[in-house]
Amino acid sequence: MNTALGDLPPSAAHAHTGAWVASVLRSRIAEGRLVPGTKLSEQSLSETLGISRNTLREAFTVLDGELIITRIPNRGVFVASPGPDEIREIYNVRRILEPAAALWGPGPDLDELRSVVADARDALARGSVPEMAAANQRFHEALILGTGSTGLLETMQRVLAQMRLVFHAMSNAPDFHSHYVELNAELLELLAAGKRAEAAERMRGYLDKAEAELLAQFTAAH
Amino acid sequence: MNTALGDLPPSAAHAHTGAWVASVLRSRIAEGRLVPGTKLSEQSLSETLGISRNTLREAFTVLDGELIITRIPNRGVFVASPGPDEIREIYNVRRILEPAAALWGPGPDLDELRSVVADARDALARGSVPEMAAANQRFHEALILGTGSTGLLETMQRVLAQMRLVFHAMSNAPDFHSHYVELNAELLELLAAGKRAEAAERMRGYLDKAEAELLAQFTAAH
DNA sequence: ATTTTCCAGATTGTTCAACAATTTGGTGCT
DNA sequence: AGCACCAAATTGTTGAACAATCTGGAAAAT
Repeated sequence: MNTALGDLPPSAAHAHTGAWVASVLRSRIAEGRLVPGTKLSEQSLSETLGISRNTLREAFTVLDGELIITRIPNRGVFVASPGPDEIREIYNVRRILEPAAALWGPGPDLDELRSVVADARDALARGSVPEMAAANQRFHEALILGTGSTGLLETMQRVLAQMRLVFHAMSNAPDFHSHYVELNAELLELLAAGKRAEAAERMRGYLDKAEAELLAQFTAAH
Repeated sequence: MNTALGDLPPSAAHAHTGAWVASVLRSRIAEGRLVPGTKLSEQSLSETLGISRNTLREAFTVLDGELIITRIPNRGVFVASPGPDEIREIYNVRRILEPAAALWGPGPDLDELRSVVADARDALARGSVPEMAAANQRFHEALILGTGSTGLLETMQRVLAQMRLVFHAMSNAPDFHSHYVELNAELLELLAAGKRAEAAERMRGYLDKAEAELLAQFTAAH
């Protein structure tokens, strides 16, 4: 039943087994091997992971805090499956965080951004959607990293993790990522030219459009 | 020994005992009854709270995620005691979040803000520092609430909780809060007049100054 | 007297087994 | 079909046990 977990990394660094288990599950969910809505049974999981139910519970508490799983009392935990409300929340966060980082951040690492854009174009040419998605993630991470706040970076990573869940929930949807390769490139140019206000404003526009597209696609997929 | 906990709220709604315990500890820390640096012994705490060590551990995992406590492996958990680095991080977050909310938020609840400012002035007149602090908190919460994002609100509340810890760690410091009553009032006026860009810019200035003051005060207190 | 080594006690990390509380799904009744 | 009800399964919580690690100080060495 639980073949979705596959091989387990050696439990080598088990400083805090609970944290290690959380990271394993986080990876599996990010990769899409654990699909949104999947029930994570305590008994089954603790057996396949070779840990006790109590330790697994600690991992669940962590992931619950990250909004990656949903805990329903006395019913169990499930891989979170974001709906329209969650999508709106995601973009409410991004519409604040990303333009603010562009406008006021001490300065995003332009070299890193250039490298990411190049990778994204490579991936686009090769038609590799996963690599494009990864590059896209790195672009937005680098942007937020420019604020100098590790806390905001974590918030952004949490949001991006939820985005992955959204995409996994509509895997048959058209390709969004290729669309944004060039948009990111434009933003990079504006930032490199020091036109921060314009970058921020355009970013807000992009985010509005992306949210609308996703919501439309979601309701279309019923 | 553990008299700092005082009377316990009835364990009435113990949907998820772990979450209930986390909320109890959260309150005690916010009130300052548990001072930064205090060690939270598992055995002692589980006895006074009337819960098992395992359940207490779940609560610790939650509070660790909120950065309210610090967990040192095999050493125990302690009430977090923010230092200069944490103060800088706090203001890195606030310098992004609050001006962005002022500039782009769908609109903060002006009536709420007015009411908060009035309360703050009342408290100032009465010389009640705790009430001023509370009003100040509500001001910034209302601002972020204007973004429509519950997630950003939670981030803000986490940051404000850390601010409380900073103040508790320097309880003998001069009164910061009275200083900001009128600054908040000015911001409210700018917002009410629709001068968002100016409000955002001034807010960034205030935050810079507040950070510098806090850091100076902190190093002075050695 | 100072430093180092080492050990016993205490505390945390993890597991296990049991029981209470709650949900689920079906069974049979009306 | 609709409904009350019960049995099985799952989660929530506990207590006890043991391993791993840290602490503080006694004993030994310099």
